[in-house]
Amino acid sequence: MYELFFKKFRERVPLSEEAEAVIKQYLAPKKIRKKQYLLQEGDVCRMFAFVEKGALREYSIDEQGNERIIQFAVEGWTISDLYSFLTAEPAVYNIEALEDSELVLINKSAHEELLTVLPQYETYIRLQITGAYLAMQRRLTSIISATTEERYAHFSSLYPEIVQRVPQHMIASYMGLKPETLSRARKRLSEKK
Amino acid sequence: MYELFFKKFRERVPLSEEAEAVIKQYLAPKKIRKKQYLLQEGDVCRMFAFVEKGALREYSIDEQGNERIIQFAVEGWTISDLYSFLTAEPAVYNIEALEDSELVLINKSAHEELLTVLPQYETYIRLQITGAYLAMQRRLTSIISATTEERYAHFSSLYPEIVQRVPQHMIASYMGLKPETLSRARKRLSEKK
DNA sequence: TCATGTCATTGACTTAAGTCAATGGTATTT
DNA sequence: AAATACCATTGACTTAAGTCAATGACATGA
Repeated sequence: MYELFFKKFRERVPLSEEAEAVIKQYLAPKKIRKKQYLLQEGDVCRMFAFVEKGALREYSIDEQGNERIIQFAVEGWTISDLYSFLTAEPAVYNIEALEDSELVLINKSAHEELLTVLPQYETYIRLQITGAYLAMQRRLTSIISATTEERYAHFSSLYPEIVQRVPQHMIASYMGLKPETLSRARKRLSEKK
Repeated sequence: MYELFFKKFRERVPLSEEAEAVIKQYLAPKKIRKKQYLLQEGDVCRMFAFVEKGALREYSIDEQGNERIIQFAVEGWTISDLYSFLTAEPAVYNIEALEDSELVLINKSAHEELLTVLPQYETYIRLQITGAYLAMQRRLTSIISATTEERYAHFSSLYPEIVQRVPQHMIASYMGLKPETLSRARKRLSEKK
């Protein structure tokens, strides 16, 4: 159990058998079925979730009732409403399973204890959030400076598995576009080459 | 010296006199004049910089030669090309002083030593990057879901001192807009109320 | 003081994305 | 197998942002 979680952990921070055993005590497995929610807007986000298997999306609803996807997560990724998790304010995001999924949960008290108990865990978290920051910075840069066609081409070369597994209108939502606009951008791309 | 730096540090992590003295050994002060560069595209970013006084901008140049501002930094903020700093790849960003400024620099070896020597420093860095991540997430959300007028109103209420100190066309660049477009959005805002 | 550079605004026009509606395909359910 | 829901595409039209050019206000420096 937790194979992928520890594989990814060790890629960031070396871990003795003993340290791994300590961490295991704080983890909780969870299975969730397609279309079920791990978090709903208004609830406090009490955990973050590592994806061992499956796919999820995190989204908010804007004033006009449009869904805005802010993140996908597939195998090996972590998903949470970090702001709600850290502040215990009500979540503004929903997290929904797009496929039947297997998760590893770390709740708030486990997180806090691990931070004090195990220096490697703090290092892991620091590197994890740093990676997320850099990925989001790339996303922001591409929104601001690239054309829609370039952005889609870039997205599908970076995350081909997401393009395979997720409906196109959700990718449009992630890109901040209407489904029609993404459809036309794809058409122009396919005509070009 | 370093008053604001330690004030901000202590707001995140408590610090004994001794620990403060340790950190001080790794810091380097630097004064930089308006229009001078702290970092130029193509060079490796060898430090990050805390702003004790003054104002700076970080920007890249896209293929069409447009400047794209990705960050401002005023008193109390930190600025760096984090990717270049961590990987030692050439920087894609330029960092330029918008005013005569006083900085506190932490270079790569100082950073790495502090991480191993002082647990509070790792905690500080973790909290710092977490804050930057959450701020960027808010920025991304507002780009994707708000109108230009709402975004500008939000920006100027969040960062009134930047609106005061920075030319308007740079704020347009930060927002991913042309100066003309921001000018017209401001006009519509002022007519409304 | 005059000249130059920087900057914000405005107008006229173009281009990209959104909106609304219709169509047909595919998967899922009963 | 038929009915239903979900999804991607396309067309016609509207709206928002970009482009290009001109103007006037300052500020800075020779």
